[in-house]
Amino acid sequence: MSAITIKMLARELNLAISTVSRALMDSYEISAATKEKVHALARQLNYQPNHYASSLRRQRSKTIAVIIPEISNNFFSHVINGIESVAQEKNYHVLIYFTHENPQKEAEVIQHLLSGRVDGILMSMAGNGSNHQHLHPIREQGIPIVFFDRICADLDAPTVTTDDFDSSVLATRHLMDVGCKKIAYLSISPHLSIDCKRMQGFQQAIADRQGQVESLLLPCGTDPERNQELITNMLANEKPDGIFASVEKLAITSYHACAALGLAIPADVKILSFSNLETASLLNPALTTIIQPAHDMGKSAATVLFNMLEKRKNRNWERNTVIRSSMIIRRSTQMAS
Amino acid sequence: MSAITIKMLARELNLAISTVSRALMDSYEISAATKEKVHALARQLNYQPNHYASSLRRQRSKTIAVIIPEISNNFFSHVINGIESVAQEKNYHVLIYFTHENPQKEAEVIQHLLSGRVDGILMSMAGNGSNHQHLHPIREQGIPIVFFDRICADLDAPTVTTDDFDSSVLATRHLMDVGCKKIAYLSISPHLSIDCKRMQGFQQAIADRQGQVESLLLPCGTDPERNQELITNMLANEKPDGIFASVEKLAITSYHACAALGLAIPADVKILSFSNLETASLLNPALTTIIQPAHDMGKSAATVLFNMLEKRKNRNWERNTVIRSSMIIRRSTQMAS
DNA sequence: AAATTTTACGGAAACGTTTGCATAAAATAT
DNA sequence: ATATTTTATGCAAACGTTTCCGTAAAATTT
Repeated sequence: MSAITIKMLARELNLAISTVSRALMDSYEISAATKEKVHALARQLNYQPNHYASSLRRQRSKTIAVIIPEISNNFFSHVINGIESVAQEKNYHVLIYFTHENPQKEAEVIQHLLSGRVDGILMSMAGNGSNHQHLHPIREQGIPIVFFDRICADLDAPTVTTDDFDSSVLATRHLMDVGCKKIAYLSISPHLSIDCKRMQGFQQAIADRQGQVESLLLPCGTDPERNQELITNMLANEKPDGIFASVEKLAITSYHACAALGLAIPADVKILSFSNLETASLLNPALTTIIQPAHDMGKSAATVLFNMLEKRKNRNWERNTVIRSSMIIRRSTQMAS
Repeated sequence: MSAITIKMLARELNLAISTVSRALMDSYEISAATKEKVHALARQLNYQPNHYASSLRRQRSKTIAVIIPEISNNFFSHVINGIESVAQEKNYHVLIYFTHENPQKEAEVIQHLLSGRVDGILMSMAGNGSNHQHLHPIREQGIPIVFFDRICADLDAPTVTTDDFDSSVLATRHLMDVGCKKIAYLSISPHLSIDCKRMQGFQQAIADRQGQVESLLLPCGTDPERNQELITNMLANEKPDGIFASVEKLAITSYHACAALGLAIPADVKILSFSNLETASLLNPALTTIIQPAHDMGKSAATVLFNMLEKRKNRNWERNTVIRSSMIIRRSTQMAS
């Protein structure tokens, strides 16, 4: 039941292969009558062009790759959604790869994509590992790439991010405003652009009110159980009254840690987090979140990439797009009344 | 900076193209010495085989497609994760498509995949629309396909599901056991296999205790706001004391509806739901869930598909795999004390 | 009416692989 | 020493498109 090809159409209609091909792509040098005949037969036989043949011949595949750390994460799933919506509109296809925060795996994926398999790449860096050597072949081969959220600073490529620093300043100020005197910043990985920016914002805000509040820094990782242990220990020993979770997962873990220790949120400790959790308002207590424009970031990153692919003459597509996050204050940071 | 090809390697080494090709795929008819030379140069020049050429020549692409309704859904993102883990292991690539519950879009995707673009398909049906005509060409062309969760009964293909009926019976009994006398089942779409099964389980459980409890049926849809309206109205008018949400989204909406009406969960109304929400235990109140083995279902579906692709002689791969869900009882269905 | 352009199509060469077939040289068997 | 097999390689044809080039016929211009 092999698929039907252009060659078969040609034979059936007593036309040259090239004629059929041109008719299908609506070339101007084919008569209306012939086009109609070809299209009719193609429809009738349900002809579908072979994507591999076509991609081989033209040197583009109408396919992009999305490389992300993981998918079980509200942020990334919303981003994907945004990406897919514009890819769909442009009639592009999307290959998806997960690095699971593993730079080794990241390198392998990149390596494979160097073959011309995709026309462009959308990427958010893996957290563990500071070596970016494996990214350089991308630029050498000239494959268009756009980074979003977790960017790679040593590669000259367009980026789409949110205003991590500013949002962190605001969030930290909020914590101080509601009375926190000892705030802990939960870091996910020092090699991550977002984590650095957020931490810098945090520290800046603390520094701005010099001496009024104490700050703590807790380096967490990607292992949930280890994180829970770290956070629990910190809560028990250092007794902070405020927690700034750099990512959603750490906020969730903090909730669990508080429950385990019998600490009340927000009475004993106030918590806020960068997060795209849809149920944030339904949590016990509702979680104050800095909500990132995930969907828009995906759309935006994809749009920039497609601009690159379409080789827009005005090469002034935003090199660095920043889309603002917004903070929603909820009960987890409510001041004692 | 065009990519380097087998032809270049051949020229460089004074070998025939075919020899290089065979050396790279480690054919037995190439001498060890030659193989070594070829591999060395390939490594040095960072040769990457052209996937499109190779896919065209052999008639397989080492690529599978995953077609799902949406991704901003904990169930599907976990499934994808499972799928990707086995695809990665098998060195396959994953194309992803979202139908957004739109059968029209679903048909288009299927249509495109008929071209031999992928070796196999993993699919979960879109909710709206009962017409499955667009799926038949898949079988005609003989493209391997496995359905998971939302299956298509009129296509003879392997399926991977969870025990929807049994779980629903259990869940409904639980609601009755904690004292519910008037239980509403929130349906998402009558055209969905899972919804039907779950509803049947619900009705069976009710029927088993004939006359003791009253049952309600609320047909919801995919529009959140409309759903909220429907649920709020039902809560206000019919005053059920138990809600069985067929999918996570409807449980969340129910929480919001209760909040809007000032109804207390579980005192006024008890709620449970099929759900993979990670924060279920942190909700206010913690939500009783029937948690589906999403990751395992993804792995399983992918495994079945790869068995088909590898044309295992013993064609007795499970036609219908069922992986059990488990219910976790939490405060949202706690009996009044 | 002859010269030129336009229109509509066909032939064939690519794109980068894989693979069936052919074949020299080397190794083994007669 | 000759005949046969094995080993290691090369040639060329695919896979299904797209596209460069060529060219009859038709249309237009001179």
